[in-house]
Formats: sequence, structure tokens, C-alpha cells
Amino acid sequence: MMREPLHSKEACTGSVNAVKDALYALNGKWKLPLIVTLSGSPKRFKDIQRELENITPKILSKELKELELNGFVERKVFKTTPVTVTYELTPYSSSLDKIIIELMEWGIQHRKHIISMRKNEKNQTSEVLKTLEMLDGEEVNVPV
Amino acid sequence: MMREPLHSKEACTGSVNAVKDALYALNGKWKLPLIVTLSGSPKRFKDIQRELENITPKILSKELKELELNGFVERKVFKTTPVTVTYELTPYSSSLDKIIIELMEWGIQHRKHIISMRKNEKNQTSEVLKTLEMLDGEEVNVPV
DNA sequence: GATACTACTATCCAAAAGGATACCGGTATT
DNA sequence: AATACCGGTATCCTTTTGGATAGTAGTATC
Repeated sequence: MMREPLHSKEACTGSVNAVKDALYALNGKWKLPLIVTLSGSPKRFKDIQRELENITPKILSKELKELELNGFVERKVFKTTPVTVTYELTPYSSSLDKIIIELMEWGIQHRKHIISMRKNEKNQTSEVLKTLEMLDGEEVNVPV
Repeated sequence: MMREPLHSKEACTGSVNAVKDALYALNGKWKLPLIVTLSGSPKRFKDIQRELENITPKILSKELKELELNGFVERKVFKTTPVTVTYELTPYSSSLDKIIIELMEWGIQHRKHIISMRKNEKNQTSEVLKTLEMLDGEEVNVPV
């Protein structure tokens, strides 16, 4: 299996960093669920907490700040009494749509690929079996 | 800013998981650099270690196993004396090309976006300034 | 006046990821 | 016989990430 080295070592460091930046923007346990939640409509802090069960206020606060700094979410404060704070997706957040859809499609086919790899392999190590357990459960990817 | 909720809560959990699977496959500090390294040519364990400076054998071993379990890398043992072990990308690993390129392009434009956001903002919190320090340095994304 | 709701922050803690260092069995070299 | 290279493991430690729990200031409700 040979391919063009596409990347000279020097030139490609920047590309790797760009990919890392992109991955980092979506990384962590809650960013995707948060984006999905807000894609419905703007929501208030407590509403998000209720919708994403199990997220603690500390984590929610941190994740919202990160999304805001990345320009995906705007925080709006209304001077009602008491104040109302809403979080909503920005137009810029739509720039994520394409890569999210691509990642989703790839993820779906990858699950299928892993399952078919499993069936074709006769000699499986225990690690591979661990993967397979995870396949039947929630996670697909690499085992511990 | 309103958008179609694209996702009913129930239907979309699966999609979120698919995206998470995809992100997980590329995640961690070394997977991308490893894939890039092997995209040049198959390499032996020690050769990879030399090319990716600072990776310890324990981490390299772990990462290679994960890439192998995901079907991106094939480990080949040759019965020379002493044995020679090579790692090479599989044809299946090419399925990553598209999303890697998209992530790269998005990452590049995101860096520009963040920089221009910085210039347009007058009132920056200290957290935002932290981001900006990182902009001048190596990392782009979300601050601490 | 007591309780409750909102939008958080503070402190402490656990799990996961990553790394430093040392070592192993096998072979080859001098 | 001593040293060096290969392909890793084993053990321990640090950093990062995420979470549990409690509390805060302000307002409103009963």
C-alpha cells in the first residue's frame, strides 16, 4: 500500500495543526450535544441543563464559554426582572454543518466496517474482543 | 438566528454518536502525526520513533494498536533474523482523506475567523485575551 | 419570613490521557 | 565477553478532563 506523501514534513505540520484545531473545536463530551440542543432554538441556562441531563452547571458554564469564544454561540442578557440569559447559535456556527455531516457519514460507515472486519477475522486477540463488546454496546472505536 | 431543528431528540442521538465515533478515531495527540508519517511509506517501530520525536515507546505502541484495530494500519512481521516489523497504512485508511481535508480547510478558515473576531472586539475579557495569546503561539482554539 | 427559582461560582475529587524511566529477550557486532 | 540494536512491556507519575456537592446574590412567591 503506497501513496504519494502528499505532505513534506515541514509543509504538513501546519496542516496537521489546522486539523487539530478543527477537532479541538468539537471535542469533549458535551460540545456536540450542546450544539444540537441549541440548533432547535435559543435556550436559557437552566433549560439546557434540564435538556442535557447529567450536565453539571460548572461544566455547562465552561462549555458555553468555549463555544462562545469560538464564535459558535452568542450569549444574550435581557434586562427583565430577574435577568434572563439566553444562548443561541450564531450564523458562523453553520460553517460546522458540512464537516459535522461528513463526520457523521464517515462514522456510520466506520461502524459497519468494524463490524465486517470482526466477522472476517478468525484469530481475535482479547483486545479485539474488547472492541467487539463495545460494538454491541454504545461505543464503536478503539478499546482501552 | 433560527434554524430547522434538523434533529429530533431521539433520532439525532445516533447521529451524535456517529460523529463522536469519527472524532474518536482521529483523537489524541499522536494519531494524525502517525498517519501522516506512515502516508509516506511503511515504517518500522524504531523508525517511527525517530521521526516523531518525543513519542515514547509505550505511547507509540498503544497508538499503533488503536490504529490497527480501527483498520487504518496493518502490522507486518517478516521472518528475517532478527525479525522485522513494519507498519503501513491500509487501503481503508484512504477513507479518511476526505474528512481530514475538510477538517483542515475548516481549521484554516477558523483561525482567520478567530483573528478577525479579535480585531473587531473592543471589550475583551481576560479569558479572551488568553485565547489571543494562544493565537500568536501554537494553538488556536478555546482557552482554559 | 420561609421557601424557591435563576444563573451561575468555588472547592474538592475521580477517571482518563499522556509521559519518564527502566527494563526484557532476542540477535548481531566487535 | 561486552556492547548495541530491535520491538516492545512494566511501573510509576503528572496533567487534563469531567463530575459531585455546596454555596452565592438577586428576585419572586406563599
